[in-house]
Amino acid sequence: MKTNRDFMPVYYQLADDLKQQIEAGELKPGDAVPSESQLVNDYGISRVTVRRGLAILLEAGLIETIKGIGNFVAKPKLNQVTLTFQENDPLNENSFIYQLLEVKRISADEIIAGKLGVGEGTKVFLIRRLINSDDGPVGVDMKYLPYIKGQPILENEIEYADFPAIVAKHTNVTIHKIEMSIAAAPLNDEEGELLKTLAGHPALCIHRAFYAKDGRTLGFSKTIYRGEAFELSAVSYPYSAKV
Amino acid sequence: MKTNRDFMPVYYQLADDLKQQIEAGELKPGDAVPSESQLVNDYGISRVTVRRGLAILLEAGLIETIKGIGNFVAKPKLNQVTLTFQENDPLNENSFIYQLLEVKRISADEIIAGKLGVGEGTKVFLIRRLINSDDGPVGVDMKYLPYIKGQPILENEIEYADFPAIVAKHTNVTIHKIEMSIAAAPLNDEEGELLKTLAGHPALCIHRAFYAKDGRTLGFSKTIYRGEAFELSAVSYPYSAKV
DNA sequence: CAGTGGTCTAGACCACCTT
DNA sequence: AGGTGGTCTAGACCACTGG
Repeated sequence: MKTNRDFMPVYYQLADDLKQQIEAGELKPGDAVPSESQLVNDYGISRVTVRRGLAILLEAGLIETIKGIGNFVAKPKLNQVTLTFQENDPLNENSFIYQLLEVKRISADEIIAGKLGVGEGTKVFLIRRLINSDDGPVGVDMKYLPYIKGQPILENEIEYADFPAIVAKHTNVTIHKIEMSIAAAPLNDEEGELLKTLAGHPALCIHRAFYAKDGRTLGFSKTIYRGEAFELSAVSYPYSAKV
Repeated sequence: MKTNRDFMPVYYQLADDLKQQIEAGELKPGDAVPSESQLVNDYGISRVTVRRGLAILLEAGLIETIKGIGNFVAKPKLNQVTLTFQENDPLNENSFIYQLLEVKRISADEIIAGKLGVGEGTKVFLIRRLINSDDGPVGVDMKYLPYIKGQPILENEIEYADFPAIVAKHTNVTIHKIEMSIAAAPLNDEEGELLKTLAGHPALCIHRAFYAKDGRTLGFSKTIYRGEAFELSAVSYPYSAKV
């Protein structure tokens, strides 16, 4: 219609058509999207291809699927953007150097226990690392893991694996859900000292929590960066056909 | 093997297998993943199913595809997480109230011109809004749009549409790419005054830029939140089989 | 029961890359 | 030419939902 649609894959054209209808208001939130078999007939294409097109919309959050019933236009999520974070690449390749400060078993205080969903006083692992750039310390990273007997954490893992991988290996369970929050907060005294900055200095504070399918918390981490030394950046291509 | 794999779809099992091999180091970054036809033979499943499994890994960023050559294990992107932002939407529960401060046509200074990819002095739109919660101002939002003749910005749009929607309507072009950065920075004097806080106070600073397929900048925005008043939160389900 | 989406198959043709 | 991934088809069976 407007873009060179004839050079798009069929499944993409279908996705684009439906997207246009949704954005034009012809299909409103809550409305049923034509059923797969209907689209097969309408477009004269196979069901596999129809499903591929719908998968794009599903992933983009434009529609929602209810098994045995149909696909429906989703309520518009303002500013919903799916992004791929590229934490860690200020200079692309040679990113930060992580310096292990300590790995120890501690008794969970109230906050930690709450976050990990264990009783207060339960033994948990704490891994603390300093994050350095060539110009000095830029951040502090604290990771908490439930202590599991017979599954010690190896320094090797800590050095070379990222947190999701450590969590997965340590608990032998698949990560089902990740929650993340990002906020700006002043550095406290200890953090200021570690980062050679004054307390109160603006810092980027990132929390992450990993959950298993049954809801158990598998681990969580708190990472703090000196404000001027680090930024999260992300890129998204809202309509790249990944499928 | 470890989890109840027999109840998983075949394509998911394949993805999980390969993921395990990658995380165990049996397949290292840069290594070729077995070809699709190889996997068809190895697993005794159809190519469609193989491709579906690979699509999961592709989307998760674990592998990369080169047409005509093969799939390869991607370089580990530390802490790469794909998440769906639930930035606050108006009209939804405990969200913020946006107070329009001004809409005006300004001459782009060097920075603005650079960001928008227009000449210095070019006329651009500036939309400035104050973001309020029940407890007072929490943030300031500035949006810049190239000025296009005959496409005035309606207050209606500004009030009710989100930025991607405004951009899309204003420019009549599809948004192809979104860049976003998140950092912590001190409030400057003007921001401090608007937010009834002292300059230097930690603030969350979010930049977003929207691009068309041809590389033109369609708009960009800068949003600043008082650190203690706002946090970005995100949830992701790494292995939801969206495909 | 009929309709829906979820999974899977066994082919096919194409464009691309290497040898 | 032979291998690779990209697209697409025409079936099939299943689990789920509704009337």
